[in-house]
Amino acid sequence: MTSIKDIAREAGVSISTVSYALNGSSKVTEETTARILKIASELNYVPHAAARSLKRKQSNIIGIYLTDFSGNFYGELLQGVKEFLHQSHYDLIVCSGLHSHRMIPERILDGAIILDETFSDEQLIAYADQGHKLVVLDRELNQANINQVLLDNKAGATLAMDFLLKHGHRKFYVITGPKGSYDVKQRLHAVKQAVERNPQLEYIELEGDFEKQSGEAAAKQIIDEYNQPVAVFCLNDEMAIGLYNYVKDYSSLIIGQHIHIIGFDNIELAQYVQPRLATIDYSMRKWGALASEQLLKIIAGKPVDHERIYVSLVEGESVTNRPALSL
Amino acid sequence: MTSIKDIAREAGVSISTVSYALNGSSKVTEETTARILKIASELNYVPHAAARSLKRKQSNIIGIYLTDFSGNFYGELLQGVKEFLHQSHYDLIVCSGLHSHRMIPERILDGAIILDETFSDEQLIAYADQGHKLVVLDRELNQANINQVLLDNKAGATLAMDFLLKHGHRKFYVITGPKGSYDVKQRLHAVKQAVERNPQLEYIELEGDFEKQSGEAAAKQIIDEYNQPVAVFCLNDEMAIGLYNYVKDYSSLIIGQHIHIIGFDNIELAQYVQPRLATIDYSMRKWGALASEQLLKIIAGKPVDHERIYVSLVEGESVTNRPALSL
DNA sequence: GGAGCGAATCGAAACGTTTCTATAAAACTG
DNA sequence: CAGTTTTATAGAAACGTTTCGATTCGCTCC
Repeated sequence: MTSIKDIAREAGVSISTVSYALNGSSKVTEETTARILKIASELNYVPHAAARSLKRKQSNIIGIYLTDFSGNFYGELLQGVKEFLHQSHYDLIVCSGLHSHRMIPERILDGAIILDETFSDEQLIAYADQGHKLVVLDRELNQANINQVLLDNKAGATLAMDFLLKHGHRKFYVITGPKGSYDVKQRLHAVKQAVERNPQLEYIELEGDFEKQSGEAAAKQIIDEYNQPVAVFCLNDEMAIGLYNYVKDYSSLIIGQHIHIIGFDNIELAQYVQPRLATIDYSMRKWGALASEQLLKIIAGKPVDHERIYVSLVEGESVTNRPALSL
Repeated sequence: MTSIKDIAREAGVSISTVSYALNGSSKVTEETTARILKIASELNYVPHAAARSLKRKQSNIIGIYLTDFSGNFYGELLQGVKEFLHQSHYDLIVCSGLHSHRMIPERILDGAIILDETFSDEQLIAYADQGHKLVVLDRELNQANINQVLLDNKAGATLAMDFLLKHGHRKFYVITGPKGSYDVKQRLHAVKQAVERNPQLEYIELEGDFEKQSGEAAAKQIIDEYNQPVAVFCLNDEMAIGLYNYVKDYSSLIIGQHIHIIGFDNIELAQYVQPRLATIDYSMRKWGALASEQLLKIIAGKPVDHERIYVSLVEGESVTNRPALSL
């Protein structure tokens, strides 16, 4: 592996001269620079990242942490981040798994975007206190040195509730997500507020975990208890799909007729299932872009505001008017 | 940021002693070790990755390169890699983008898994020659120091052709993928062989790029030319979905009746579209696990064989018997 | 009780860069 | 042309580790 030293020897100059030349400093003559560059390329020289970041105290790498890679959920988000970062001199890497948390304190990353419940709030605050640059997407920390780009979960859940109401639904289930999740809390909160505003509303909470399979489990219970048309608000689309699967495979109930379903996230699949899943949409791409923009600002030491991503309703035939008379 | 030096000062020992203690060397007394460990944790010490890998000449990070993050294609693969690597002391990061190629020669990674057409064969061979550890998933390099885990593309395409044949289809389209792609070449080759074996077969090649949108473009042409039931072999599912969308939205032709479609990959969506897409399945998870296993072996300097991933047919109602009489 | 030994610890070099300061030569001054 | 400034290059320290080869110390042994 060739180093700056080899180039220096070959060119008959000192290593400092080589370093200056490689970094395009005007201190070195054009000829010398040219000669050094030529030799460097002949020797296939590539700087050693570790050595460089040891000295420079930065790596030019930023990381994004996701709970897991599966699901079709993250593609757009990553695309947004990647596109934004492309204009900068930062490289993006995607990290997942408890193990890889280490890259933050070990200073492999110049900054990180966190959408990963496996970090605890305390952990993140501690990292930030030690000077690591973070943007969080899945929690509200209100910590001076951490930035956050949040989804307008409340608005989304409210849209969903209004949509159910508008179609005459009064009795409904909510399939929740991971207990600790900020998004879940926010969405649930909005549901409760809607119920307070409309006392004729009545709902049952079923515990889910944002995975398809927990939608299936909920479906089982809903079918067991079924005696009249009901609505279901799934706190994410993935579980709604699970619900679809189970209802279709193990019951004669019809979605959009006996069971009315609305989800959250507008994942790609939502438009392919039959009937089209009603859901809440937001631009994941924009979310990613905004998050990376914030992160770069933080790294550069600029002041930033907390941002919020707006949401909208996507109508779907999975929710229709409830027949005036039930049973 | 606290370093080994701070600990040494605090503990009143030399930095070498601290280093030994932190690395659990038996050279240091248990008491001293305990004292040092305590101080280290009080000071929130975390080793500086760059310094360490500079000295150790390894980073304990392995990377996987993907052409892009979008699409639902990679989730399972990544899961497989992640699961396998979890037992090791290596961390996984996902990289994408021309820019991030640099991490290989810059020695940020101890090894890489490549499923990314944006690398050229020459580039990869050059890297391998310089001693970087690589496993490639999307090409056949037959280079002593690069390993590969390949899909049995030919078997897959042959299965698909047989399936069409069995249902009486004689005239069909093939929607191809990116020109340079190894997978595409292999799949196309198998198609040609099938045609040679069955001279009554006849096909038209349409160029695609593995993206949904190119399936739509192909659909347009197929519909324009339509005069009797045809079959279409899409070289991946993503394009098949595009084909579905266009046919449903802009024609009155029925999939599985006028247009018979088979794909490749068995992505999650394939089971949700109506009618279910016939396709070729293989275990992405296993692919990922095998690739990482190979990579770790290479890194450890052990000999490895090239492996192959087997495929199977998934029947779907997107292909049915061709009516005996056409038009 | 000094030689020899093993155990615990230390000092220093090294990894590959960057960058500050020093030095020598060249280019200006008046 | 002696004195000063500028320019090109060299030397060396530093970044935070690891690790090799000392050094010190308390023992045992004859």
